[in-house]
Amino acid sequence: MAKQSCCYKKRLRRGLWSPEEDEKLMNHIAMYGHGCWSSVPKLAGLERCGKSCRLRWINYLRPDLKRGTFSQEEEDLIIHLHSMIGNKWSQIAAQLPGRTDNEVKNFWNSYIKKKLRERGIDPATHKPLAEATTSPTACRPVFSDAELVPTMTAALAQDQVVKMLDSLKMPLDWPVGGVAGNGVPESYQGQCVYDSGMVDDDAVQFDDVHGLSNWC
DNA sequence: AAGACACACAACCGCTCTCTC
DNA sequence: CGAGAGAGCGGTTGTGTGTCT
Repeated sequence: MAKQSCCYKKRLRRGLWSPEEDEKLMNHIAMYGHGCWSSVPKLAGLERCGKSCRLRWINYLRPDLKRGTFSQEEEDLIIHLHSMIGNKWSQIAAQLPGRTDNEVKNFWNSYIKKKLRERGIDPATHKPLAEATTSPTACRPVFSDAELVPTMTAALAQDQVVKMLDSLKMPLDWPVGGVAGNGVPESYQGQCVYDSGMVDDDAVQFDDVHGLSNWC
């Protein structure tokens, strides 16, 4: 039997939020801040779990949310960051002011994935589809938490990362272990950006496709 | 006009991480 | 140091709406 959620156990409301609920949550946070999320629903007079309130606030009610369609620049940045760090939606969203991880994730799954496939690029690997399907080691983001395949020169990886970080207002969260003087985490020193397929020529090809020449 | 289908987005679920005791 | 609670994250599902037949 499937494990039931906290909302189910506590017989709390689920599903779409009503305007009244939104108002209660907004008023409460405007007056007191969210503090401990688990106590928010009780204090705000909502029959929701704290988790649900947090999600609603972060993804929909926050006043600094941009909303609306993604610009070409945002789209390019998402694609580029995804090629570097993979499905780290919260970190990607952190580079896009006013956007949430959920929004970025949905945009990726519903739009960018399809667009890349139409262009013959595997959205998981950012490589040509034919190559991605024939190479079992091809499906790797640059900085996956698990393992990295060092087949490209470290110099290119460092150069790209340093340029990216220079371009971004907010630095990415590097893994535990510290960052060396060149801006690359110590644990990634000498690692590559892509495996054997993504060398200079391919990088140019990728940029041409996505209009990202300014990044590399 | 109505049913089928596709798409976009909101919300939930389950897991991991972090902090506190 | 281990247990428990809370917060955060990524994957998945559900729902509303637009489009096509």
